[in-house]
Amino acid sequence: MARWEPDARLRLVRAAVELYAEQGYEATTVAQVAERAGLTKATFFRHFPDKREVLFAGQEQHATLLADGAAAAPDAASPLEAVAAALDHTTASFPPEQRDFGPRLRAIVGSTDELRERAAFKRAHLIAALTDALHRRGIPDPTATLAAELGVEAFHRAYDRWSDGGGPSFGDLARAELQALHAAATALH
Amino acid sequence: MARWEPDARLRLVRAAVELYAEQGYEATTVAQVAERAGLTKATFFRHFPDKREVLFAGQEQHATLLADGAAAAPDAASPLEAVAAALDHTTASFPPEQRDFGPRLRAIVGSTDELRERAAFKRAHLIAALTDALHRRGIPDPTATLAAELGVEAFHRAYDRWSDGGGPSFGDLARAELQALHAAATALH
DNA sequence: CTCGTGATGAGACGATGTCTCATCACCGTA
DNA sequence: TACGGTGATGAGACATCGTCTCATCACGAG
Repeated sequence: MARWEPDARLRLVRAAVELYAEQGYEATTVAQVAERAGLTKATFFRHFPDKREVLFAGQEQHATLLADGAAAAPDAASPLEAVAAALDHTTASFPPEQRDFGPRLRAIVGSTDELRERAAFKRAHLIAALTDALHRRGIPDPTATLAAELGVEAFHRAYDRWSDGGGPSFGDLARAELQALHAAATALH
Repeated sequence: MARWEPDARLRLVRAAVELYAEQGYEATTVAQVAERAGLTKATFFRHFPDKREVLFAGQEQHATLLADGAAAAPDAASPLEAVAAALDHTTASFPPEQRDFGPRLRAIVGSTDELRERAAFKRAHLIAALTDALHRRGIPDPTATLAAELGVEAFHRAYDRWSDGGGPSFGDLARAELQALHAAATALH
């Protein structure tokens, strides 16, 4: 047994999701979240920089996975192929047993501008990380930025569809979304 | 003469830009901004919902202008032509005498995640407004979203170039950026 | 057993943002 | 002129956020 009850961080995330869903994000204080997790306000802020981040911290690794996946693509891969490789590389983060987490989080985040704002920031962070990885492959702007935006758009669309239905795996959905977006992009006029 | 010193809102914006630039955004309190504007903290929050918005409130009309411009495009206009019309419709907001405002704002916003976050939110708002206007034209997804993202990307790139150099007008730059982005998008593979 | 380490608790603190009540200048109307 | 309505502002209390410092306590190494 550990010195203290283990998984303090995970307990805080669970308590936050529960309380934000039960009584609303704004009506919930950090002290309440900490209390439900059996901790105090000070400890909450040791694990998360602010009240919002407790819902988004898990998405940090997505940026790393996308960048690593793009970097690991074959040298001969085109920009879009590198983006596809980046999406593939995140598939392991979406096991079937976590499908119900997405909609719950989406309902909370969508309830307040304060959280939508953080979501937009995280999205921009993903695009920046992927763009940077493509730059390292020698892909110039604006091609790198466009490919990255397409990839992150596909990522989110795939995540939404994966969360909702019980159908294809995340990897299959992401690939399909990227292809659909690419087709629509080349058909733009 | 008005009842009180006029232009309280504008005075607050000016005071905020000055102080945020002089001593940093985080080191500046709302009370300081209000004091420099000859007002009090309470009045600051009557004009702006929070400490950040004083830097971004002026961008609210851009969303309206983009949406109106897209809506006013000819019925026969393609998605990208509607986006071009939307960009054209914002040109009047960028008179030559305001060119120096952009870089100053950019330096402040770029200095803190808190402000970058708001900027990302505003960008998402622009995309959403433009996407919605394209939907009203009967353009389906994902074409509408892609065209809107391209348009907003062109908008920001044009604004950056317009702020920096003393060259072409904003309208010319926006048109050129949109064309360049479209060319890169159709060449994606 | 003792000491170091690291997570946590306790609580003070400044700042943000909200709220209520008072003030005060102007305006319309009698 | 007098009077009441209106709307922007001032004053200040208030809850909460987020930071900081110091104390506590469990464990592991020596």
